[in-house]
Amino acid sequence: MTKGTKPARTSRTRFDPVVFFATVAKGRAISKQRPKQVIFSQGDIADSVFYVKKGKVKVTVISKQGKEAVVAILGTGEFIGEGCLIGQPKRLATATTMTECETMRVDKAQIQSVLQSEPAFSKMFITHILSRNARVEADLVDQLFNSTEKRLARVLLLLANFGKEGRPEPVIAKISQEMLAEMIGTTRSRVSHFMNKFRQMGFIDYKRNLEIHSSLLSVILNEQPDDVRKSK
Amino acid sequence: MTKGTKPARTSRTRFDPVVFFATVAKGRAISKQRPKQVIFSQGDIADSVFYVKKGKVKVTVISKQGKEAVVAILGTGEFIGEGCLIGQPKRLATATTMTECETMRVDKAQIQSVLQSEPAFSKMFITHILSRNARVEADLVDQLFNSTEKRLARVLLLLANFGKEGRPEPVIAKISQEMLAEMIGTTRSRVSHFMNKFRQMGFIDYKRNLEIHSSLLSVILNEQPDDVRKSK
DNA sequence: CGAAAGCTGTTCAAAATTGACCACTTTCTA
DNA sequence: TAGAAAGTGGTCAATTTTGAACAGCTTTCG
Repeated sequence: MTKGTKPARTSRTRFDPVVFFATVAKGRAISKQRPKQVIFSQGDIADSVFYVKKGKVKVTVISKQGKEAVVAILGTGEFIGEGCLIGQPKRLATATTMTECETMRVDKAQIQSVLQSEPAFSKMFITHILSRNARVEADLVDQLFNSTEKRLARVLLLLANFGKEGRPEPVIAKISQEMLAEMIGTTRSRVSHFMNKFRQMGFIDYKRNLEIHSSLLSVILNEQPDDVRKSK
Repeated sequence: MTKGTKPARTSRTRFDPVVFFATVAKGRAISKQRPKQVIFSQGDIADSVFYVKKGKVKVTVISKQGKEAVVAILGTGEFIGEGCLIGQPKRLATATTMTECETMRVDKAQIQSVLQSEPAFSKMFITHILSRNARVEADLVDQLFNSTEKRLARVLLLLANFGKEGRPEPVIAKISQEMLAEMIGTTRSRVSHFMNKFRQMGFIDYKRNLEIHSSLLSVILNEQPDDVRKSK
């Protein structure tokens, strides 16, 4: 991913915020974090945006009743906390690293001025937000129509990188059923139930590692006859 | 860069896309629609963005199983179909007018070039997408942790404009239980059930018109005796 | 006017989901 | 290193939600 040197000409050129911000004097700070560190917490003053240079970060919200929900999982090259740019005074969610991470904090004022003065950055930023938007909308639609079973199959496939460029990574880093439940908005017992079902049907495997087979796709694609195995 | 004339100075200045696009020669078209007209359909080629000059538009998605879900309801001053800007080749949703509307269609290429050349427009556009993002995220969170009853109360309050600047409009335009069900992802029988409950409790009224009282807020705000401090 | 189409209120069995509980494993610590 | 604490996975009864009726009202329109 090391940006070349002479590009930046073509309109399709990747614009690297790190390189760019590195040329700016103030209002930014790069730092490294270990897994499970909190980048910002729900309720904090929202006066900056973070850029994920490397790693995975989860964004969660805690309800008044104390339930937790995973709103998004962001990776390399994505922004977090953009809400502050439309005047949200406080963080509405908590951002926590899931892996080793390298993040860059940029002051709200700083990013605003760059958005103003740098069309290339502005363009990249718009692309990023629109993508994010599309993803959240997809999650919402998923939530509105699909059963818990399909939602679970979907996040598992997404975690395994199905649909992305590179060959899918069939083995997923350790992830608890608890967290899966938070991601799809259900209870852990429901997750346990379907994980078993998937395993019995040979769609996934897990003992030590979690392996996702492409056959899991059938859960999402297939409609009707659930064949034989009736659960419950 | 033929900016207006003297405005555009203050950073908070309202930027009016209609006025702006009016100065541009090609790639735009304004039209008026009556209620229930389709602006674009799921599956159409996505090569333009629409700006709602006036009226309300609903954005819906139809699943493979034929179920319909309302993803968003957009109003005056908002954009629809921005997905095309990140390369979505086809419309993922259907946009339908709910009231008399006036909309402006702008070619993808056109809007892209303006985004490039006009920082003021670009800024306004970013603000719009970020707001949209925040709203969809709020919907997702709502869906992830609230019960059907609370979700229904929430959309009713939103429809009544609670939370917006002006005094809320307690009377809501006719809206069927069917559509409410699609908005919160449940069945009509459930909506009917809760609407009755709300009515019996005096939170809403409806015979001819639907009136929302502020007391409905209690459905969302009240928890049980929350003396129970949940600790983690 | 009268038929047809749309809504809404209700009911009910079937299906999905929750919440609490038990068992087992890993991690921490006295 | 034993024991406690925390994290995980599986099970089940109780509860909630769905989906598919059906009947009573309005609205629409020929």
